[in-house]
Amino acid sequence: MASELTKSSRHSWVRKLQRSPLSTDFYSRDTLSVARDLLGKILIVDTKCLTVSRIVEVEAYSGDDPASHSSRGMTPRCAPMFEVPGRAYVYFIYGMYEMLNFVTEPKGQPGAVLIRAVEPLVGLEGVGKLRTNGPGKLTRALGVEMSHNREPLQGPRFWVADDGFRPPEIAASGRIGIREATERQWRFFVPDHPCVSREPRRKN
DNA sequence: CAGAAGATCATCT
DNA sequence: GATGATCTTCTGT
Repeated sequence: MASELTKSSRHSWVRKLQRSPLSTDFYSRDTLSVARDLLGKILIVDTKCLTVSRIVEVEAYSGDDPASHSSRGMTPRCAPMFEVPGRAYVYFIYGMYEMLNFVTEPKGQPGAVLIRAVEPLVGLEGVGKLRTNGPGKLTRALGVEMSHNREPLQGPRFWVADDGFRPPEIAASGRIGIREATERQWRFFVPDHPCVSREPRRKN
């Protein structure tokens, strides 16, 4: 783990991860598989400053999910979901929050995974763990903005890499709210992880 | 062009 | 559990 390393070995650990980001093929698969496999992976973001964190909670948005932006075809906003996999899809919502997603599925087929919570490792010392859970708080902490829409996840600003760590356990939430109609599970997280947000309440 | 909804969050009761 | 902040996107007319 990063906190156990000395400053210089931690630096080379980060550099090594930047040199071997996950390939486009990793993202060019069905969205649920990509979402599940993203848990435990390392996210490096170089915007205002360099941050390194571990992904601990995600949410899958397949093309035919009624809750997905892509469920009613391509629009200017959700166009990135139809484009090259392995890129960022960033959008603005509720007048104040940017959401960070990774584009999935082969080109032409829509899909994305929302990054909901990360565990801070490097460069987020001044930010409490509670500021990196929740998709809106997370982008604030990492400095992700609309201008990062369509940035590749293989650098020079975003990298997602595998450091060999495997979460001991992975859980999927039940069906919630509007998406109860979709008959599938979509949110994945590391159970009992301190950075994972509370499971949302079910409507009704 | 108007109106509504929204992949959220902090705050209040 | 409810509400307000704050604004973009999409839909319907």
